[in-house]
Amino acid sequence: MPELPEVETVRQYLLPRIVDRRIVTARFLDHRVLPLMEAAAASQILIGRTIHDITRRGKYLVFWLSAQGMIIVHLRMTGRLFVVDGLGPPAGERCSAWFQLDNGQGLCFQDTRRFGTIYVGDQQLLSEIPGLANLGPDPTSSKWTGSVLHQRIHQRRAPIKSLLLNQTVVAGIGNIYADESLHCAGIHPQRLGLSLDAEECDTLAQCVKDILQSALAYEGTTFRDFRLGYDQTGSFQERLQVYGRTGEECRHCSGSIERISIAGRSSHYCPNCQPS
DNA sequence: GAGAGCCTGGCG
DNA sequence: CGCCAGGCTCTC
Repeated sequence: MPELPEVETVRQYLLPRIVDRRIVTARFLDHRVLPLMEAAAASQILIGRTIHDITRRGKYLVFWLSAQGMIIVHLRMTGRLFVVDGLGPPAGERCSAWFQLDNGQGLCFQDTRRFGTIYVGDQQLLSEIPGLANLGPDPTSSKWTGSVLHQRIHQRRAPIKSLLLNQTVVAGIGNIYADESLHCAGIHPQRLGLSLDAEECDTLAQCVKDILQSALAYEGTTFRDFRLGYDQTGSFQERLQVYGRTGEECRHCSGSIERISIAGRSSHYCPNCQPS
């Protein structure tokens, strides 16, 4: 569900609410959320630690705790994190994990489809989680340029859409912002990586940067049941050019937005603005 | 590369 | 009822 702008919005929501708070207890109510560890062992590590900071790498949230402790969260498709008053999960909210804080509030991890994951340990986690250790450059950083993109895809036969979704190529892009970035750059999603020249890579890298930055400014994209924090929603959905607009008019050329499947993911594009 | 699988829920 | 879903991993 959440891509880089949504995960970053969640980080900015959480930070002032839990920084300097101490974890009193940690409860894992669904064992699937903790793939690498028993709930009791994870709780044991967390009890009594203070949350010093939250950072983000791609779509991962990294909680830095006292005494080298660390929690890493991946929301996958439907994960949510929110802080509420109480000494346990609120009635009516199915929390897969609950972190009781020392101010009478708690942090709930909620996840309808249960794909989300929480890792608990020390700073070794950063290199132990394969998906995290092998992430490509973050498009919000200075390491993301057209020449870096070109160098990473110029020998790849995969469609550019798949390469943008590949987190080892670039971190943080998902299905919505891959489609929006390709439309911005005027590049057909099925173009092979090796077919993009240096100039197209410059354009695409800049589009990725601009789209993500704009989406973050609008606090992400919200539809279906996604919420940032407890009940807040983003508004970038009003600015989507192609995603979810199958059959509608392209805002640039008045052509009709088409939808195809690439590597099992729906892909939306304007055949006129993005010729093959 | 493409497809299945992991899960649950909303929508037509 | 079937289809779809903002992610990722594993197999053919």
